[in-house]
Amino acid sequence: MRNLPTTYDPHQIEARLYQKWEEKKYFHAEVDESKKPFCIVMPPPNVTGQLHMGHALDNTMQDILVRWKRMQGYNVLWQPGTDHASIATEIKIIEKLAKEGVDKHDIGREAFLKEGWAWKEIYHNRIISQLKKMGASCDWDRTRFTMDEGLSEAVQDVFIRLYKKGMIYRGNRIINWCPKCHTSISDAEVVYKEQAGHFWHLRYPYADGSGYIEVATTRPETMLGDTAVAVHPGDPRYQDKVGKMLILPLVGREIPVIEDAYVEQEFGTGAVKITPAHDPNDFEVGLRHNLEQICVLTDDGHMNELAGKYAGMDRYEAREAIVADLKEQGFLTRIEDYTHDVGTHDRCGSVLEPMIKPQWFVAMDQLRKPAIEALKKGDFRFVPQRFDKMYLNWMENLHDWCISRQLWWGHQIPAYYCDACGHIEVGKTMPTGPCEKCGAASWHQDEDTLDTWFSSALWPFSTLGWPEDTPEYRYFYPTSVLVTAYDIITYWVSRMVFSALEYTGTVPFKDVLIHGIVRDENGIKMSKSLGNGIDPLEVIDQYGADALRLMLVTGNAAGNDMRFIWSRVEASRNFANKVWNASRFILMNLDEELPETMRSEDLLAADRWILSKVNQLAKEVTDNLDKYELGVASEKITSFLWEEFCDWYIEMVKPRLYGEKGQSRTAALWTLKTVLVKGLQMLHPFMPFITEEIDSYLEPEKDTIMFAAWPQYEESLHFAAEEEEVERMKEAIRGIRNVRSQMNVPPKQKAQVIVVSANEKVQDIFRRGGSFLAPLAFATQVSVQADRGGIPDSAVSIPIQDGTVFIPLEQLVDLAKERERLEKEKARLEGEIARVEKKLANAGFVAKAPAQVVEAEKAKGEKYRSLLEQVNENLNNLG
RNA sequence: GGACGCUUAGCUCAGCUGGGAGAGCGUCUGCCUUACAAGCAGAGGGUCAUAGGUUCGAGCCCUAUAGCGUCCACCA
Repeated sequence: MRNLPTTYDPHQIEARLYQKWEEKKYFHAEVDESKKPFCIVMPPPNVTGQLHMGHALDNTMQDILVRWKRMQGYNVLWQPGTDHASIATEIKIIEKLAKEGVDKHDIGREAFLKEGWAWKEIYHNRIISQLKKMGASCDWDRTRFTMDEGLSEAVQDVFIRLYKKGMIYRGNRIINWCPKCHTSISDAEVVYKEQAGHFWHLRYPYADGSGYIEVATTRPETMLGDTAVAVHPGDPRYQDKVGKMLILPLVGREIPVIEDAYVEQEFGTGAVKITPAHDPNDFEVGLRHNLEQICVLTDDGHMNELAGKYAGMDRYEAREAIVADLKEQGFLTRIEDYTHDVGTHDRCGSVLEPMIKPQWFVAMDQLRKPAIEALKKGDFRFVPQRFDKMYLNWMENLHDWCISRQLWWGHQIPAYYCDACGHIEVGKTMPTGPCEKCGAASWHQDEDTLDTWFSSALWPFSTLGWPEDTPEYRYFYPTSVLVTAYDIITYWVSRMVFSALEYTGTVPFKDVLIHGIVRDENGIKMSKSLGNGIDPLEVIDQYGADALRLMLVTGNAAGNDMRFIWSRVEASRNFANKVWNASRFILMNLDEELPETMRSEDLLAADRWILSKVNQLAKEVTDNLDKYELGVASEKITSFLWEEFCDWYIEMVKPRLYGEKGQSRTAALWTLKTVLVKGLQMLHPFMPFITEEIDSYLEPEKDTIMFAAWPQYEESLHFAAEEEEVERMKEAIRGIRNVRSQMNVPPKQKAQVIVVSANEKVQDIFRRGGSFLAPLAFATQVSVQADRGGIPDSAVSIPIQDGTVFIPLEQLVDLAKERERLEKEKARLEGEIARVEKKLANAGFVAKAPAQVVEAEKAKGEKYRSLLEQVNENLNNLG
């Protein structure tokens, strides 16, 4: 029989096995109507760089689910791919070009896109190779990219479809403008940051010379674009002023005082300057009152020609100059310190400017309703459920979605303008005929591209071939689970839902498993700028992918953030090593042919005990996985293998292995192998490499453990009596070890004899377990008898239920100390008994608690009374 | 301003539909026992944030409070 090397080296194993899996196409899924489908689409990583710890967590969770379902016999497709990430990637490419001294406008759109594809090639491949290193069992043959031909077609299709339904429109509305990136962005991409600023109180004189009205602003430079001052309707302070004209300082333009309910009477002076072109609220007010929209800023955040003497200044420079001038001319009454939230761009951090621009929008009114209903009806669900609120809150408050971006890297909008009259045609290709409005025949395509989320919203079905009615789409869609972090629910999950409902008529997935963010050891979010990120590959290099995977998943609850702690990776690595060595030990002893199956009558109690335990484990772990409790599941598997299997069962069985060949030895070997294989199978989704490697030695006849049938609970493998027996033995052994440790008896000084005195039943148990009781209790010999005959009164006693274990250690033991120990034990037991009796005397408890709880309590009472009896007897014998 | 989450052992965190508080790491004591010192055996350590309530019974359910954190929001 081959055996494992003496040291566990993940490196050479992982690379080799992954290559094998890939070559054998184990991850590849084909439509097969005879099997049940299970499909996960991978949240496509951005091709902006490399994977971080969050991706490692996300993909580990997916891989666990996918491998588990594969073993359960599902036809599993894990659909991988990457996202072009329009603006994020465009920024990267611009940065790269800048290093080469090149501006994107110098090389033009076509050359820039070439750069983009070259970039994509590098990073896409790097990401895929990282995923492979983590052990991800994706169907790489189906790898997609959001700007693939097929996916681009899906994007066009959707755009055209929505446009025709009037749900996509082009409008001149106020949007968030990034003066650095020179593009519009959606509301979702705005990050509000608190900033220390000022509140400038200005007074605007009435045109008739009858004094001033005072307004306050945080952005004084926008006053150049003011077209009104608004007060709350019916505000007594201003009632007689409404309708009067004001002279806008520095500019000299006359603007009216108007009434609008948007103004909060109590806030500030109750009068607000209105700048429709540079504030979203003012924009709305402007529409209501038909105000002029005066844009005073350029696209790069400077003052434009309408800003008079300030034209050409940077917005902040202009702010200072304007404040200085206002002050000098007596229009500035006071300056207050004021911290307020400023909208910044999530990608570049620049302070955004609201601007009025012609942009494309998706009208949300019709889309949002079904998306809200779908969750409420239970067509899909979040795990954990609390994320419902995040989703619903966002959906309910959603504004129309600005989808056009003034970028090059992305899907160019399939809209064409008549060169002559500007008439818009939307379609897959440039119109060839004359314009229906003016008859001219030359066209140009819209320069803008689409928001990156517009295409990722289609990901669950576009990757499966939609809008074509492909077999994959019909079979695998809607997908089973989506696994993602909570910070992406609004950006992505919600948009997939409303998109899927609108285009495919169904939810895109049934369950959304949400996880948290991986933070650093100090609980701080990992980020590039802080330099506190940990590269998953570095961890894999040091400890192996299996250790990383196990660490990421163990002891974590869905939706909660976690910290990355090196000592936890080490602990996982140690576990891997434990499993490795236990397997090595078993293989080392596997020197005989084992039968396929064994009858339980031919097994010993210990064998049946561990078989029963692993059987129970299968039930619990399956149940946990069904509920997406990955952390609980992994904890149960690891503690079973380490504690029950390694620390107890293997130790119990050693005497039988070292003894004569025969049925007992065969039974032990058979049980060792059987239980280990089941354990490895359950561990496989979590630690695919080490389990596959070990299994290839244990079951060389099998190609892989990947498709082994997931262990299932079987009633015939439930051995209640043996479980109880072995637990009694374990308790006795723990008691003996404990006492020896307290008595400072080193294992070297083995007690010659351990005597068990007990009733018939217990004698029987200990006789049968005799082979392992002695070594585990560090004894050389164990005898079992009905009475205390021949046991010196001074022997150390360990009470067990219905009996006592004696260690004759007279020369070693201080009698007074032993008495003290027993008295302490007696007191403890009496306390327990009192507690149980009190509980059982409580009529409410007995009447209302479930019968089994009451029974369990009674059993405990009996046990304690039996133990107390033993203690008392031993105390008496001490004299 | 809303909403949500967290507060459990020295540290980091689990704890399922309410039924005598758990893990890993760290600490202490023994052990190189022929699978594993990345190990083995044992020990110590918690009025489960606070105050009420529901219940026979609360870490878990309800209410309030405090501290920390996150998300959302147009208060100029």
